[in-house]
Order: sequence, then structure tokens, then C-alpha cells
Amino acid sequence: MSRIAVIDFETTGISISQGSRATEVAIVLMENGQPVDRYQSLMNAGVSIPPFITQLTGITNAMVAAAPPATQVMAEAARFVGDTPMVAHNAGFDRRFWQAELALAGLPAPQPFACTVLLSRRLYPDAPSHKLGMLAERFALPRNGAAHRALVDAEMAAWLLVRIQHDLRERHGVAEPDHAFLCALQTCTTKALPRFLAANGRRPVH
DNA sequence: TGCCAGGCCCTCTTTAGGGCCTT
Repeated sequence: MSRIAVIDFETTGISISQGSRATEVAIVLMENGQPVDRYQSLMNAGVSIPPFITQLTGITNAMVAAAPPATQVMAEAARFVGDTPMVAHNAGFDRRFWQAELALAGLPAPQPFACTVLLSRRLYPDAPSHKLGMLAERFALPRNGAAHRALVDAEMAAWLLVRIQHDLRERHGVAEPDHAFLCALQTCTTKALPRFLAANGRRPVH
């Protein structure tokens, strides 16, 4: 059974080294290409949210003040994920927050990450933008609510993953585009991609 | 004072620079 956890964080900024912290996390658990379970929570990391971020996400200081402590939320999230391999849109960003917030909670973060930005750049080189919202529009992905909330974005990324796996099967003949395959594909250079897909699928690209 | 990430990718590259993507 193919099992993948798609994650999205909302945060106070982009830089952990500059003190940015998570304000909300959402995880969509996918089994065989279908969402089967979800985890979502605001979290209180004890830091102030810049006005720009509140404008972007709608998450206010009052909302996180009323939320459970970040360490408690991260412990729940880690239990929810277990050792399931993970996916995120621009995974480097979410992986850094996943590792940093779990470290603050005294927990390990052994899960491997695959990235839908890298995969999208490989598979859809002609797309004018690889932003999550633009790809969701391009592929008419299901969308429940305004972007820049963790669960809405995590679900969008999950449906983008479904689309990517679908195209790998239908366009490139990859029988089982599981997490290990996605990790191998995303590290493949653009130049080597046609050869990689030809070797790992039934049909060469284009 | 003034700064303000990190990693990937492309190219007019590789002794580098700029754009993209995440909040």
C-alpha cells in the first residue's frame, strides 16, 4: 500500500534563523492516491505574528494565543505521521519547520520529504508558474476555502501530487510512482530526465 | 549600521548571478 503524508505549515516568516516559528500545521494522509485522514491545528509558539503575515494568512495573535502549545501540537502531528514519508510544496521550507519545531519538542524527524515544486518543474516545464495556487488553477484541482491556510494548502498540494502521479502513470508509463520513485525523479537533472523516465517507465518522455 | 533564508534551477556558467518558491 502506498502511503504519503502531505504537509503544509503557516509560519510567522520564512527564516527560522531569524526567529520565524510555525503558527499552524496541516497534514493530509494519502493512501493509494486518495485522502484518507487529516490533521490540522493552530499552535502557540509564544511569538508575535507580523501584520503582513496576518494579512496573508488571516491568522491573528489572538487565534494563536488561544491555541495549544506548539510542543503539544507537534507531538500530536508526529504521532499522526509516524514513519510515513512526506510531501510538501517547496518541501525545503516545510521540512526545515518540521525538523525545527519537532526538535524544540524534543522529537526526531526521520521522515524523507519529496517536493511538488521540483516534481512540477520536471514534469511541466512549460508551466508559466509553479506556485501552488497557479498549478491548482492550471489543473482545476479541488479547493476548499481560501489559500494560505494550512489545511487548504495541504489539500491543494495533495491533489497536485495525485495529478503528478496520474501523469507519471498515463504519460510516462510508470507503474508505481511511489514516494521512493518521486524522490529519485526530483533529484534527476533536467538533461537526464528523458533517459530516467524511459528507463523507469514504459514510454520515453514526448 | 544595516542587515533580513535556503535551496534549486537556468544560463550570456562553472573564478557567478539572478529568478523562483515557501511565510
